[in-house]
Amino acid sequence: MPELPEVETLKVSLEKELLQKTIVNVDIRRPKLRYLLDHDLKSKIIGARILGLYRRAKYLLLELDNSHTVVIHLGMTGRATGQAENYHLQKHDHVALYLSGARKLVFNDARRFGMIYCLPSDNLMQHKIFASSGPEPLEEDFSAEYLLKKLKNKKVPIKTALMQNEIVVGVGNIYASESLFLAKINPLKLANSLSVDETNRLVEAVKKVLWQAIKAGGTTLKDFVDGDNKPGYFKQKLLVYDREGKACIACDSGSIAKLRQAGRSTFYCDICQK
DNA sequence: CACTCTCCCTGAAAGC
DNA sequence: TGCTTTCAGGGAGAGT
Repeated sequence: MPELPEVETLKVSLEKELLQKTIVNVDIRRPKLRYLLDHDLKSKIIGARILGLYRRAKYLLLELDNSHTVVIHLGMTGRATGQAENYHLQKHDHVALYLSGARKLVFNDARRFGMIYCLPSDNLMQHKIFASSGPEPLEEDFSAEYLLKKLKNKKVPIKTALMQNEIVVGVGNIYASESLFLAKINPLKLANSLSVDETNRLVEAVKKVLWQAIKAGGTTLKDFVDGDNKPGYFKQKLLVYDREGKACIACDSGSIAKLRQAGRSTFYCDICQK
């Protein structure tokens, strides 16, 4: 389940594989992922060299030397791995980029929630998939001051607000629960009712959880592997997510509860999180 | 405008 | 054992 730390891990692991390589051919075995791929995707990227590798929110960006950027979102089950040239495509390998140096980048996605775009690099952040995105959680502009202001008119539960991309990008369902637990804030509490102190704690908790997950190479629940096909090691560090009915790690007396908010599972300890 | 719900998709796990 | 049902969730669009 790739969230921000997983995409960041992937980006770093793919740098050696991709930077300065030329895309010599493209194999599209299944053109419909979440959306139908651009009909001219091939012609836009064949022959181009990869100049830079970046991440924005949960999107991986491959900047090409022809003023286009390939934008990849892994959805729920997507993987992007570097393989040898003679690697035989397997089930759910939907797109392969053949690269100079006898390598290929293979995009595999069982559930096809992923997306691949090729967009003009100029004003990329003005494109609709990025235009209304909030700050990166690990950047300085995601601060308590910012968040307090942003939540002032939000009448939704804080858990729901944390997952809205216009407030902050890249905090998915797992890390939203984890962050609120660390900050000792009840996920049902309305976003506009957080105190200054709570907002401070929450911003710190989000940054801490994401940093730790990046350091561990991402969380692997079921599917995530990085560009070298290695799983992440953060799962054993999850404190509340997927621990319904188990003892709370912090207070020992309670057990982790599960509820549904805006169609998503939330895990929390109602003794620790007030 | 603010918010919630539904859909897309496959495979693992639970239920019968 | 084997079939059917449920659940997982990011983001877009429809619905309230």
